[in-house]
Amino acid sequence: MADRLYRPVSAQLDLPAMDAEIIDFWRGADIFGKSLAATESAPRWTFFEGPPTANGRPGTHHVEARVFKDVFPRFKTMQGHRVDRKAGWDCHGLPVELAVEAELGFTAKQDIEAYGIAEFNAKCRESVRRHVDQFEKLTERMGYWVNTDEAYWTMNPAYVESVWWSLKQIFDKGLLVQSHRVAPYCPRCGTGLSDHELAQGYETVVDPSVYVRFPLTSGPLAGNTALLVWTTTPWTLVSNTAVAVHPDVTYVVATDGAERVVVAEPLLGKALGEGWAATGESFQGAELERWTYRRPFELVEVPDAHFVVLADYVTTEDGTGLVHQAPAFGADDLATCQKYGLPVVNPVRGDGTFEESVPMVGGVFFKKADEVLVSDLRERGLLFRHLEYEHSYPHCWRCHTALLYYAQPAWYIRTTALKDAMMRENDATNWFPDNVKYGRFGDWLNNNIDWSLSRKRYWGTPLPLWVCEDDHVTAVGSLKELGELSGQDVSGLDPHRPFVDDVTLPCPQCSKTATRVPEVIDGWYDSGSMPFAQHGYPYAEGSKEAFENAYPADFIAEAIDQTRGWFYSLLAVGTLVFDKSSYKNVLCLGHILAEDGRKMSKHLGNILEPIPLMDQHGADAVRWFMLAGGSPWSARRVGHATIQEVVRKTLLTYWNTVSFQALYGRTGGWAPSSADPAPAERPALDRWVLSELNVLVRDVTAAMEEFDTLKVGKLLSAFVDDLSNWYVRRARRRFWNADPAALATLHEALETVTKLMAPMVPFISERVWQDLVRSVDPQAPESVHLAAWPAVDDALVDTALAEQMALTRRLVELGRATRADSGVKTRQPLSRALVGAPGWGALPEELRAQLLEELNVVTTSPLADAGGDLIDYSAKGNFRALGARFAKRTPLVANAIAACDAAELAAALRSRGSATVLVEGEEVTVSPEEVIVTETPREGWAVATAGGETIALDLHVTPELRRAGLARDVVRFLQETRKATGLDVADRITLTWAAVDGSAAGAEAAEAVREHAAMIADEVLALEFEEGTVPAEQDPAELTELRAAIAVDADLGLAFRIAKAK
RNA sequence: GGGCCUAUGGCACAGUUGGUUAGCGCGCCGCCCUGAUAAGGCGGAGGUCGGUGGUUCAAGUCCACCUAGGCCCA
Repeated sequence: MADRLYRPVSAQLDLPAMDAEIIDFWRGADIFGKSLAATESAPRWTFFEGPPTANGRPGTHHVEARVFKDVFPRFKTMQGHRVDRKAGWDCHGLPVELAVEAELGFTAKQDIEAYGIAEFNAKCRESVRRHVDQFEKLTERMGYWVNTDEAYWTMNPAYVESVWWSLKQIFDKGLLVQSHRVAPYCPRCGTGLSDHELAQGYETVVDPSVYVRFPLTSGPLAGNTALLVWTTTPWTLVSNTAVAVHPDVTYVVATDGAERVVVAEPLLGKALGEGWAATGESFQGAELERWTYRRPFELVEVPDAHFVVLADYVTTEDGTGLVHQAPAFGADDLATCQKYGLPVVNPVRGDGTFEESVPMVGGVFFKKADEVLVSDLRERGLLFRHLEYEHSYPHCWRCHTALLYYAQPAWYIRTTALKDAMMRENDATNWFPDNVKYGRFGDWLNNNIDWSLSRKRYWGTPLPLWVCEDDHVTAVGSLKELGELSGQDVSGLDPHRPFVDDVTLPCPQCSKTATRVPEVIDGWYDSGSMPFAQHGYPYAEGSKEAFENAYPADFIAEAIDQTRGWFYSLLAVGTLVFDKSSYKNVLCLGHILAEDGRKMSKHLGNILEPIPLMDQHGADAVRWFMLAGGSPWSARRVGHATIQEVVRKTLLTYWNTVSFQALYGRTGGWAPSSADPAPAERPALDRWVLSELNVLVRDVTAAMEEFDTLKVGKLLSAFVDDLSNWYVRRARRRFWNADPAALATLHEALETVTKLMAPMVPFISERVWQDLVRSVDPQAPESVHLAAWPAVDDALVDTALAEQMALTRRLVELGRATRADSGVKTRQPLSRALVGAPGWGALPEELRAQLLEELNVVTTSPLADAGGDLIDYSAKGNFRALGARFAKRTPLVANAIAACDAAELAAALRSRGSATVLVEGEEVTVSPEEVIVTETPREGWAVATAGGETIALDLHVTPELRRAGLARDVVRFLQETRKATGLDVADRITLTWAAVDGSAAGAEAAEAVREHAAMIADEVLALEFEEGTVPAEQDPAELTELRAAIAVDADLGLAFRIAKAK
């Protein structure tokens, strides 16, 4: 008896309750802390936590990314790396403001100003704290090991200062500049709208659609031809700056006999209608570049403008293919005109009316100006056509006023200047899946636009720029610097609005008073700064070292929607500040959808809350689903049924195998020791398991290195399935006898699998580690998560054995199919199986024995022994093998093989190891691998065949065999009775049996029992086994007391009384 | 409008470098097995591998176009 025993492991398992115990254990023993301490000086593997936006409750989709952020750091830690895991919270930004606005019942920015920015921001801060609490609960519940105690918060002063530092770097490089930004704007509310507000307010309206003549004043058509320009916003013609054409579209001159206009060729008919014909003059769009024209209105100054520009976004679907450009009122227009150095002229004031100084429309609301402008064009003969145009146009979601796309001053980071560097950094990045690299992400970089950094909002990192009345800009990189410049003590200042707004400083260039610009910055810049700002770099103590040791990251992970979000901001900020991207490997996940295949939303009522989900199924099941329930790169649907399946198919199979091992280990008083036979001394079945185990270690490790958790999951569950449903099934009897080889083999397999499973399912693997490993090994680490990742033992890998076992299992499968077809149940022994399969001859006796036992057959022999006359042969080509050699002629060779005499071919292959077939008159030699020969007996046998392998069963049941079958029926019946009586698997019994009077079956069965008494007694652990008198009944209380039972099997015609032995 | 992703039996998903019976799980029907198991096995019903065309001796797999859904952006 070993000193130590496994802990008892019940076959039943309450996963959520287990989770709670394990969380307590980890917390109490500080296992996470110990895993970090143990790797203190180990080589680093750097992970960056992408901070979730703390603007709402965490959802099930948050579990997804967080599982992946957990599994690889755990894996790398077990491999002996130091993996710091600093949590982070994204605190700033419009979503937080909107949530607070909703809470306070605000509808406009004026409400915030009236409420007070300081008070409003305090509310935002409070909202963030509340949501972070919920994220922390989720984090612990799901087993995500991340250091929340030392989390970085993007709103903390040290973080903000670090962001300021980086902005100053960028400013000093001349890459932080003021420019114009076209954004949707509500003139009534006097505020810009965010994209998401914009999406809520589209309405269908009827606008004028006007075609206007712009007479050409230079180029080959000057003086006799006009550009025909289309617009649906006549009021913007006042500030017309240019006309855009597509460089690759063909433009033609058309005439009605009286005048000549230029239109895009594809639109000639649609735009001009009847009576117009092409003159034959045609130009590529690119040829039109810089032709000048006379503008429609001379109401405002637009210096150095009014010529044709080229733009790829021009389409030939509507209008004329010549697009009027007013850069103040369109993002495309602005981008295009800026390329040509054209000015931005905006005569419309913030309230939506034209400036008083503008003739004709001064003081008129922009929409109202259309009418007067159009009639003026008509009077001057410039209006070509005037139609009505129905389209969808954005309106303010609050007041339904038509929005204006309006250029306002804004601060930009000139990322376009770094495009090459960013693309270079992306080239050096590994994307999983790979297609994002040059697909979605690469395209985005390739079409990079400057980063619009500033936001006219309240709750964000204040843009650290101070401007004096002469427009001298001073960038401030820290509070300390601000103190020095302003001459005030601001060391304790909260670096948020409105406090920093109050600090003014004498302009270092002209000494006039400089005040901070009113904007805060885009929240994406905050999160993109986390590699250095999380440490308070470069000011905080130790931050330089912390940052330099952990840049760039080896690994980050988020869902696909972050391509233009965090994945980009990290790359951009890293490249801007350090000329190096901040990550080497990036895992890009698909989205988690509701069971109906749609995004989870309150509106649709299809939300699955994460914590209740885990409280129902256990965190491991949810984790496994995220990691291996379908491809992580694709969108996946999550539902109770799918997760329940993970529990049943994967977790419980594993658990029950553990429970089995614990049961028989304890029953036999066994614990692993040096007394166990060495692997080489163990039976083939054991050596097979150990071989498969080491292959598993190799494959799982490789898949983890590739971030392919789907593959890891498939490998692990396939192995556990093999272990449970083949190894344990076949070795079961050895466990009953506490065979050390079997127990040691299963122990080793389970211990290693438990380590391999630990990163994926940290809870159940920890439970198993405690019950099955730590209980018997005082040297074992305190937690599976402190254990080393398993190494492959190549000496135990036996490829030949693996192939032979695979053959054995295929034949078993065929044998079962044969049994099912023939109707002879497996419990009835049969005398003989004939096997025809390549490799059968080389199969070791041990494996043949497995086949016989599994199929309950007495002997086996090669099919060929049945005699050549009794066997049919068929042959066909193995395309995969033939294809490599014959390529184009493959089908010909295959046909030749099919056409020849299969018996002769088989004989030749068997005796000489090759055969020849005639292909187009030419003799071709083929090898056994190239031909699939199937042998089948002619008659009198039950046969199954697949893939060139055949098994045939002799169905003739002799009286002896029949009695042996009956004896097994008796065993089966008694085992059921034992179980029903509540006996333990190791309890010994006493047994009395009798044939039921007058039963015809009973006589034969009785004979069978007498003949096989020793075998039956042994099987059912009967110490006494006698034929006698079985009473018809007995007092139930007495039976219970004695742990006894009386049972009658009417089919067998036998009665039994069993009782637990004293 | 652009880019990317997805499309395989009722449902949810695999499918290696193209190779000839297209798998697995859930569900359904029948049978078998059981000394750990909420299990396991065998057989059956159920598939134009979204559509069209192409490359190839050979396409679920490669290419082009189209359709539908999703994501991101205009």
